[in-house]
Amino acid sequence: MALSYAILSLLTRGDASGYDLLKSFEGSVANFWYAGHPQIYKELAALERRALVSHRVVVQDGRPNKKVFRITPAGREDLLRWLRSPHRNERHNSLATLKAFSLHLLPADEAIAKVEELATEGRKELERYRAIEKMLAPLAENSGAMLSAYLSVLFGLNYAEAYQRWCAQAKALLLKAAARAEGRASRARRR
Amino acid sequence: MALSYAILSLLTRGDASGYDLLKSFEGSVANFWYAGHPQIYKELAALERRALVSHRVVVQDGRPNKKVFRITPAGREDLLRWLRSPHRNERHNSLATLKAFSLHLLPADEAIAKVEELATEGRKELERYRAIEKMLAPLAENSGAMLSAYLSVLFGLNYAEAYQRWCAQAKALLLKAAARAEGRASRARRR
DNA sequence: TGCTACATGTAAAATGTTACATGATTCG
DNA sequence: CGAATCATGTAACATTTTACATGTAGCA
Repeated sequence: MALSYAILSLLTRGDASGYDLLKSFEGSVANFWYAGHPQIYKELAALERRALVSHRVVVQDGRPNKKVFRITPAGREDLLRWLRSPHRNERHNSLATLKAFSLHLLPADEAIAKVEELATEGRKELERYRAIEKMLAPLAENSGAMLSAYLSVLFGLNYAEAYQRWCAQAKALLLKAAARAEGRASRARRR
Repeated sequence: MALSYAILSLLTRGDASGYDLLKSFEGSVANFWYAGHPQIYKELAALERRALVSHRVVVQDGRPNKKVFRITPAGREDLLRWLRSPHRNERHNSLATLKAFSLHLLPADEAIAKVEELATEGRKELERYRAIEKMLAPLAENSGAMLSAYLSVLFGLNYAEAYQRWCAQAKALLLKAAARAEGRASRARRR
């Protein structure tokens, strides 16, 4: 469902083969919608059955032939219908938060180390988004399609920043809890 | 996989039936990991096959009998092993961003209205998280399990705030682009 | 010679969602 | 009397992930 709209949206930017789409996913779409190649090829076949895309075979020499897909007018209509349809809230799954939800099972120092690990992983993500953002910012001024792509990157950037903030808050709270526990323990020792 | 850890984590807080777990999901876990009842019952059966949980039947009068599940020592070990395992970055899917990625296909005013719609939906989410956060903040000071739960809510809160920021940025950029386009159009008219 | 990029697919397994199915009790 | 809560499951479907499968060209 959603995947088909990711593919259709990419095809509004120009015709592409399954492989091209795969590379586009890796380069931009994967930031907010991941798909591997089996899914992309399968979805392209499904889209073609529904006449939302069509393809022609391009014969290349020295390289394998490729199927170049194009969005059909019906495909454009379908994409626009979805785009205009009212948006309802989604649920986002987060493994990091799922880990946080069990953090009380670890000794304080280990819990804090784990949060630092999460932060480190997230920082890489943040740097990546910052780099893409810088590259795209000037391009976004020119074309609508580029602006759309830029907005998507901005989204990832905002989320990566929020993740860093959360990691910092979590660390602070865990430190505070550890200090309280330490206080209790030393008072008990003195008795 | 991940779902099993959500269930095991809840069971470290006390024994529970599938129905209890379902309610816990709706009340807290669903904020970062959604599961409907068919998934929960299926996963409980799978966990029991792997001897990570066990159950006893509690006969109730006036109400249906229930199966109360308890985490086994093996279950605790499994949860801790996962918790301690190195964390690799996940990919987050976002329908909102997927819509943003196609926003150039809409006329400027409609694109802006769509972003406002996204913001409105997100604001509800934000308010919800704010309310839970306020409720949980004092409780988080007492127990480790509560602190873990609080951290998870903080995560949702940070993300909801980031979403609002993104909506605001997106709206500003779309307005700027519309103004530029309008400028070009009026210059063309004067010629 | 081995790795990467190009290029396309299928098969199987795991996960997740929606619909179907049942039945008692309590509250308005 | 109808709706919500308690309580458990199955079946069918859709989606996603991982592994299998193949083959050329260019580079180090």
